[in-house]
Amino acid sequence: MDNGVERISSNELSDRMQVTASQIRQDLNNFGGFGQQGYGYNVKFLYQAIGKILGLDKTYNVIIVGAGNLGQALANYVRFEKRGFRVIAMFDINPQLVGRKVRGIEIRHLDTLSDYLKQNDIQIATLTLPKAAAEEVALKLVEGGVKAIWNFAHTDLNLPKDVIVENVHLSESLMQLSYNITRHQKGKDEKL
Amino acid sequence: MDNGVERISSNELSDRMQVTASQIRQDLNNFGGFGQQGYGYNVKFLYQAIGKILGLDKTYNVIIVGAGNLGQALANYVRFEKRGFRVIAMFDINPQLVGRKVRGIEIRHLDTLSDYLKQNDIQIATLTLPKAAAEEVALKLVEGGVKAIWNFAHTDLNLPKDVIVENVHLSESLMQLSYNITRHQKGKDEKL
DNA sequence: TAGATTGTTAATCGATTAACAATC
DNA sequence: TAGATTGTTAATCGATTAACAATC
Repeated sequence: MDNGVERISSNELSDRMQVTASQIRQDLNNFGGFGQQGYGYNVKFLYQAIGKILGLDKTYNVIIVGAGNLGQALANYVRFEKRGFRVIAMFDINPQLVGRKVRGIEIRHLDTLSDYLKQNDIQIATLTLPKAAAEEVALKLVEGGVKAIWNFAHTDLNLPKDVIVENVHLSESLMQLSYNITRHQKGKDEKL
Repeated sequence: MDNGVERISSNELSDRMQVTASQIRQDLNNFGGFGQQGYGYNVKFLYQAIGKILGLDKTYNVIIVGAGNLGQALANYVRFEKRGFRVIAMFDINPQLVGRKVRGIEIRHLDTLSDYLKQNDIQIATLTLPKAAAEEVALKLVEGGVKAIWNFAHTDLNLPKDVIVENVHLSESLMQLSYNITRHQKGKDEKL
């Protein structure tokens, strides 16, 4: 779409991604028929259709719990806003941070979290704090009505199963990198 | 291991993870026989064996390119160091950051990157900078002998295929969260 | 030796790919 | 109408699970 392409076939898509044309058609058809025989897929329409499947047509109120470097990095990432994720508050316990603003978003004291949740309808909370505090805070969030947690704390959360948790475990990503380096090295050795 | 468990069977492991005992045994046996009939797996030995498979027994020199919030967050994460990933330098173009230190690690000017790479043996580089600069810097890194890139820039890199790239695309993670919320909501609606 | 539990082979299941009839 | 390309069914492939003989 950014390249001004108006229509595209599953074959052309297959060339651009590393996915077979068959799989593209199969996968899309799990959600509906977005193409047209003899024509292919209208790029703009497909983009919107996929956005709708992913729920990107809705908007959510988001808070960031933990306003350290990682929390601030997320607060500064403007493109989330464009996808419908409105960050409206941040929380921390560090007195040096409380009261400050990041991209216009106020950092509040963690003690005020429960009160804040009573007065505001928050769907998503980002957990960007040390793992020691993560579980306790997560429970407060759930009590306060938060339905989904984007968890960056280096721990798995034990929460009621109707709470949606998306983990970003950087250590796992780093291990994968490490494994690929090792495998790559081995591949070389074996060729000798 | 943290809980002081000395030995564990594939069945007990199965209970703790959401993986069948069969799969645990199959998967481990792709790499070797780490257990013992009638006994199970020695936890300490298994931990070390898995570490070795993942390459966590080696040490790597790491630089962080992009010393913004995200770069600093990674620099501050001490546990990476324990896994053998030694962060020895950071780079940025922001004059307010250059010269400062994060956890003792100096932030250097990005212009000095190529020189630095000539004089130091760096295996891994973390890309934590805006997507506009990512590809160009990545090429410099590869020229300088960096073998693996941990890519946090919101873009896919087009690099020689012997360069190992591990992408952390937060927007994809957020879309997954969004999709799960949507699916969850739908599930509820359908029950009505 | 008897019991436990692995390593491994065989059976099942699901996901990917190929093929093609429907149709724009 | 002819050509292109989807949606969808059938064939293939790989991964997961089940079963069990080997062995500690």
